[in-house]
Amino acid sequence: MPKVIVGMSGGVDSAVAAYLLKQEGYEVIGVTLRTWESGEGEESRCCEIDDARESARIIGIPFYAFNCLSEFKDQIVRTFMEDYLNGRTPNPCVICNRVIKWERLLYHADVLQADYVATGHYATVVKLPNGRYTVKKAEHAEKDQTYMLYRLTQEQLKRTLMPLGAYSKEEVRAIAERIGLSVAQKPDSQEICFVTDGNYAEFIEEHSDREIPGEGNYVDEDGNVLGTHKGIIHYTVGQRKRLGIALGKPAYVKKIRPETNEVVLSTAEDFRVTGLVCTDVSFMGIQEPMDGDTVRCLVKVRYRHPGAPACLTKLSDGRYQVSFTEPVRSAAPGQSAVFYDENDCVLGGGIIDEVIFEEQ
RNA sequence: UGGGUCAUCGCCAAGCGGUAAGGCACAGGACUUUGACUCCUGCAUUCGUUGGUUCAAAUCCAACUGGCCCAG
Repeated sequence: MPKVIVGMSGGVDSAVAAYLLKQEGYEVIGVTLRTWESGEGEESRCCEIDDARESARIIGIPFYAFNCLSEFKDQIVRTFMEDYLNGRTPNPCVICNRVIKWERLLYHADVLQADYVATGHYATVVKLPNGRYTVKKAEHAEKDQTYMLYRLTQEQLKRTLMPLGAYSKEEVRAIAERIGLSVAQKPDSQEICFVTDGNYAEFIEEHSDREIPGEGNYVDEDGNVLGTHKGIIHYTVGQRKRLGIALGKPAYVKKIRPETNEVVLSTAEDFRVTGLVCTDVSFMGIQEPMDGDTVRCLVKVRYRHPGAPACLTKLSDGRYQVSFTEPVRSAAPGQSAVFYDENDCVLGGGIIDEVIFEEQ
């Protein structure tokens, strides 16, 4: 009987995933990774060990909780704060999945002599005709989570099961209800798992040992001062709301300049992105292209983006350029661009390093 | 100090005698394993102040207060 370690977050999805695998005949072990210790009186969404343990008990599987507090703080939280202080907009989840979750789950799988690891992500692991493993979008596109998974390695994917790829959220909750899981109606997790009150800027102010840049100038493209901002960590490129400045037209953050503590605003009618330059590109469904090769694909620049047609080209410095057929909105340095083929399979993805705006 | 001009929501701004447009900002909500985007809803019983004319005024008149411009 194949043995599988299921990463249980404490939510309904991973609990149902564990249940489904057990029904399929796997020997299932539930594991929760404790990534962050919340402060007094706070409820941390990432470490809801009690809920996970309770779900495991109901399903009837062994359960273990493991600490990875120091790695998480060092590799995820610290770089998260550094990114904001450097004027970028990090996406900690995509890094965490690869370097914390799968890394640790596979480690524990080895220790426990398990064949696979599994999670409650809405996605499907597939092996392509070219022999490579990738993830395919969930059948119910509104819950698809492949965007968060593009950095997983071939070695990780080869041993990964994602049982929920064909299920809808409603079906998952119905199963949870039927088998009596107490988390059946628990709200979906959202926002950054280690920022429990949703205020990430305050989190950085409390947890970073670096000096937090304070108020500075809003400027336009020509350097004219337009007003005062609250500090660069409060902003992200493409942001429109909560700027606290009235320019008669909607204003967008076009650029963040940490060196001068300036936030550049644009009121262009069409604030559109025509291209990106990505670093840290990793490939999943295809091998890394040869120099000069162009890959046509669909690119998602944010979690809830339907994906836009684009060409992917390797640059001489090792980075990749994404050129959109039609301009897109709201891409920010530090966020991820994920490449898909026409069959909804992830080809790869990278971290956005530069955003190229439409000429005005 | 003369002459002119303007004073409408936090900002900009329609209105020109018939009972306060709109944009921006802001707030709330939806959406969401990141940040954002997007979408929905809300947002001046009141028009610098005080009087007057009128059935009726932000809209006309007068005075006052304040801002701006030109003279000096």
